Amino acid sequence: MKVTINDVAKQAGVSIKTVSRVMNNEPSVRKDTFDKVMAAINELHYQPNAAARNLASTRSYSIGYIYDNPNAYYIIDMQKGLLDSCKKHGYELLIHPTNAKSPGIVDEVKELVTKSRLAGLILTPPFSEMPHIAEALEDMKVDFVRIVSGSTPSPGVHNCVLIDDFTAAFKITNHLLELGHTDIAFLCGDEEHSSSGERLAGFKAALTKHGLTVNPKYIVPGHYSFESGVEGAKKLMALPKRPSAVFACNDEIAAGALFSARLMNIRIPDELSIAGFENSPFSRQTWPPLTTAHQPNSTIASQAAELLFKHTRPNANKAQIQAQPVFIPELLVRESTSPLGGEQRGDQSAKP
Amino acid sequence: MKVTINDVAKQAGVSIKTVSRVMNNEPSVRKDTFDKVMAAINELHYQPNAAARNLASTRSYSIGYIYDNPNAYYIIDMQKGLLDSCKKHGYELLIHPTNAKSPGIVDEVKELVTKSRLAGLILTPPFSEMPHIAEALEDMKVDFVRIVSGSTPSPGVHNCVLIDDFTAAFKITNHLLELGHTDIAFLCGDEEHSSSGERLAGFKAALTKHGLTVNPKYIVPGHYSFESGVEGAKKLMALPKRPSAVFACNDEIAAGALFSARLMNIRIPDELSIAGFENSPFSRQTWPPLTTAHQPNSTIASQAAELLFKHTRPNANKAQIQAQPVFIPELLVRESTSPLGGEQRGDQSAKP
DNA sequence: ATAATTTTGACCAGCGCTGTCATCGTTGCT
DNA sequence: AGCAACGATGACAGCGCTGGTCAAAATTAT
Repeated sequence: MKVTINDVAKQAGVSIKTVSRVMNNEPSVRKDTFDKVMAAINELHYQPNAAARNLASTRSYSIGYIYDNPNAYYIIDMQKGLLDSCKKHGYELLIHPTNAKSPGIVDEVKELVTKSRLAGLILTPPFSEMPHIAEALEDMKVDFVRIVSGSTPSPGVHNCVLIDDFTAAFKITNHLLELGHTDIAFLCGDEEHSSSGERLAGFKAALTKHGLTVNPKYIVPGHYSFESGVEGAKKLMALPKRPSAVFACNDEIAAGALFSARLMNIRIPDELSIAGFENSPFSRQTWPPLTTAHQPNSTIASQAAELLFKHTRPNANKAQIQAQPVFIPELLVRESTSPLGGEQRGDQSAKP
Repeated sequence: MKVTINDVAKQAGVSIKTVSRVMNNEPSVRKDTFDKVMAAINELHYQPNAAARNLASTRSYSIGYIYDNPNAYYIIDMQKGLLDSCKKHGYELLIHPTNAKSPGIVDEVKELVTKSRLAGLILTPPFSEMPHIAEALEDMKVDFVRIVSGSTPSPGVHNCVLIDDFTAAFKITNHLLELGHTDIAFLCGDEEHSSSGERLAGFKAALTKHGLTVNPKYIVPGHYSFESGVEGAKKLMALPKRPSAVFACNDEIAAGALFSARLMNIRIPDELSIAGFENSPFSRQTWPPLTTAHQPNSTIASQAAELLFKHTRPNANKAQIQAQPVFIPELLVRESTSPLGGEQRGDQSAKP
């Protein structure tokens, strides 16, 4: 039942030390020795004792995930992806919910790292966009991977997973344009989240490319919440010239806008098309279901973890790791958007 | 920065072993020695090293939380509560998302326990209601605490935290009755969740106590989802005699019902009162906000963890631990319910 | 063939804590 | 007072592994 490093050593006909070398990815182990040991490990289903490793080594075998996000669905998805990668590599995941706006947040993170002796950290917004956190972590020489909004890998910065909100927003806007809409409004998310800015930029770029000018009245500041969507839509519908389509910065805002429109007796999508962003379960629970952009959070998370493990691996050549995976959320057309003209024609719907 | 058991021993003027005894709640430590050690522990903010403990002891210091719940908010809240208790007692939390309906679920749980050497497990619905899981765990002599729906502690069964859905549902129904409603409908959740049954029972009991008979047409089977609420409300509103109030088994269903009613141009709460259950963020994002019952998930979770720790504590007298904490979700009146008669009078609203 | 180099193993200490058992101090009793 | 009996405390080994050092063995280069 319990297989120790000793058993593996015997099975492979090598010393304990050599098995340890293999486990820790140390250099100077010959190929065939390595294979022998690996075979023994697999045969016996050896799993190193994390406690012993943590205790003996200066290094640790757990990574942390700090979050402060009102969007529970997002967190759960992230966790799932992180957990998958951790399991695969024999790491543990330490989750740490906290308040990003607390004044002592940097110290809190530092304490978490030292106390739990973390090998690394996964940072999602808003933490991934807080320079002082990154600095503190770099000072402590702790590896971390940030998941951030961005389209082009920045040279020199290697510990990132990028989500190309720009392109995705461009695509959604394009979808709206193709349906014939020209008066399209944009409901912003929180200013301090770069994702909101990126999405807005993608939106503007699409309009410009279509030869349209951006109407500033159609750009409504707000934040990532249902209420903000309700308010935003209210403002838009009070305008002398109403837009025929609304692109909301995320599904919650879109749901709020949808609700608001309903209250004003505006038929969706006949009189107003609405698109969201994220493909949260939310977007399927509205009626009609929201056209949105699918963001594969679990996959993104596990990629981020993989990247982190490459760093934390003892003999990794850190300078070499340059890959910055880029994810482009995918357009998902559902019933909340339809061609301009009021009547529903054609079938642009997709089953959820 | 790093405080070891040694530092505490020195500070308290006792041996390492004695500190260990205090930490492990062993008997045969004199009161004043105990206090001295505790003082030192607090002064130095000593936190035992989980890895070392795991390694040295036959016991382990991590507990598991298995979940399979579509309700992300619920999980996040539970996690928060569990994490709090774990931190307090120096335990680690291992989270394990899985599929409750998978055929190999029992083996999966068993493997999780042995591989991660869990000290105990926290079970929430649906796992807490699966007899074969409880049996397997008992066979393995692993402690676990179940969070289940129920009003009265059952003698003999001690490892439970109860949520008194019955009483809470009774209260909600009562609130509706006090508003003058007599034609009240009930939208059920999933049959296999005992919470749904308990809530229905509470609903019926309240009606009966008020001298009303239960109209079977007003009891609509369904499941815990927005869609189910939409459908349920549709059915109810198609009835020759419409109910004047609807009690939905959870907030999602209620939100669905609300949405559905809106589409049929039924004014809420003037023409129809709607109440939910759970006080999920959901319930505040509808308009009007939902009257509901607040279920303090974080608190429930941390209580469950506390109970578990009492068990896993080495010198606990397991037979003695009989407490079955009972939580009664609290009525939270918001704008989705109003007195029968259509006009809003009085102010029964509460700020969220 | 010999030297230079790489790979491997033997050995030890030690991570921070717990389990065992011996020792010490206290109480109760005759 | 004196001795047993017991409760409280401490000394010590060891959990499974890593990290270091050094020497032996195996390989490669010359």
